[in-house]
Amino acid sequence: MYAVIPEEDRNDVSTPKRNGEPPTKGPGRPSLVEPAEIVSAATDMIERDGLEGFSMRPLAKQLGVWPTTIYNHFDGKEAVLDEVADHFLDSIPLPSPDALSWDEWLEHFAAAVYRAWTAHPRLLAVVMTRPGRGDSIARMLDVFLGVLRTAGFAAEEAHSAWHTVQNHLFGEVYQVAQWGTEPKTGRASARIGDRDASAYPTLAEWGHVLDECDRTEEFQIGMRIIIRGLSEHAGLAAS
Amino acid sequence: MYAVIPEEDRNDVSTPKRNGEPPTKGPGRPSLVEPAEIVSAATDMIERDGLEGFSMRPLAKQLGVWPTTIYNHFDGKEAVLDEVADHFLDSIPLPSPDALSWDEWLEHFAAAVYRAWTAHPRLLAVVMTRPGRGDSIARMLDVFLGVLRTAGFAAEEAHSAWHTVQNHLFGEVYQVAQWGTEPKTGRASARIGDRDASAYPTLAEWGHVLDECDRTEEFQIGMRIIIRGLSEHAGLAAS
DNA sequence: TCGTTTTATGTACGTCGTACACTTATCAAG
DNA sequence: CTTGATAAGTGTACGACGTACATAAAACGA
Repeated sequence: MYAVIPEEDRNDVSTPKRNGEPPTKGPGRPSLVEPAEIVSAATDMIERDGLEGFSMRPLAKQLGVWPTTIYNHFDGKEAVLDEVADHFLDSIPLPSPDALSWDEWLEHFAAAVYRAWTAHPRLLAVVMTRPGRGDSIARMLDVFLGVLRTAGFAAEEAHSAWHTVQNHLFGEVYQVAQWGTEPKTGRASARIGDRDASAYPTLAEWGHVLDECDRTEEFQIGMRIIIRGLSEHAGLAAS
Repeated sequence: MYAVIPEEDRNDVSTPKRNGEPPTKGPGRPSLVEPAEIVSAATDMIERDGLEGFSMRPLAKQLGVWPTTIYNHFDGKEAVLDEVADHFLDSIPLPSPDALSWDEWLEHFAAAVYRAWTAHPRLLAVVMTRPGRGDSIARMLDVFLGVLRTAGFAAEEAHSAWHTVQNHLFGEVYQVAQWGTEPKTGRASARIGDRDASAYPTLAEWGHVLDECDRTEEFQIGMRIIIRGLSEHAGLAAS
């Protein structure tokens, strides 16, 4: 790949990157760009061109800096994207647990996250291409478990609930990130209902329902199905 | 990007690529590589090195051909990956609908897909990065709807069931594709339970359950929760 | 004023996908 | 046996990409 530096010559890294932390006051040349500016510009570019079309050189040009300058603030492209994802996740408001039954809160919670995520499918692609960025998810998880706990769920039951709801969210939202909210407009498959009736008998009969559905509505129906199942699973009535 | 050819000079493409179809007999120089060989070699390389590390030059070298030779058989890298994904999806065996109640079949179906997908997380990454490859998914969908139809589901109910099950599958499997089956070994977050108790009170108390869970088991529990919800939703008893 | 420290500049390397011009091998018709 | 059409392979080349690395510049404390 690149020139390999022998282990013994690799003296301890002089200036560890701060990866998104604002620059500390002290000696040294002042920054032309703050890390926050970089993240903000990157976010804008991704929202405009998508994750595929995002690269360091245009980002630097946008900021009026040389490409390698960014490497003084971040460990590389992935580190920038990490920060973009974190900022996005942290910006999502969660419903307050007060004055809501557990099942109502669950429905509001899922709807809130779904809305925020599907409103920014290109940012979502960033989130989904990097493994659970600790604190951003932890924040949601903590509130989630708290609500179910006070409702009387056992630890294992609440845990299963999280898994199921999380999967429902990720699964739905993944498809939105891939195909957009328009029903079935991927480059590969046109309409699902338009299939050979001999090869796919049931599809030919019922496929049109899939082609015409409203994703958001379907997501909510799915959530209610899950909530009903959870209610049975935990032996707790839903309101 | 590349030199733009004016519309009027772009005469109709002489030899449209067949993108995976075996070469037809006729005039012309014989192929050194069959499309199937290319797909197979690509699959092997991706299973070994992951989607990130896959590129055309090593693939060509593996086949003993020049990189651009592959472009005689496929429209480009993406077309090769499309075929890899299709081959993988088509190889998954689905449980027979006979002699199983709808809820049993649903559980077997989900388990079969889950098992096949999580057994090849790197191939899964290929599947998940390209929009619904028509026929491969259609095959599953047709069987799925057929089972629920004969069980007495209405079209809309069966449709909601597909959405919910599909999301559960995609959601779970997406995380496996990202993080592997080991619990929470992403490069970012270590253990979920090891959090500041003041910032995340419920997490500190219950987080260890998440860290120690068995994903496969959790997936099954989630499926049973969904099936229970579906049973209520459709007004049909589960066995 | 002089080091020290942090950042910015500029160059350069290796890799990628693939367009394009060419050569080469096969078949069918004359 | 030619001869042309056709389909495949070869080799070069281009413009991106991420980023290592050497150097220069700007701020601070002593």
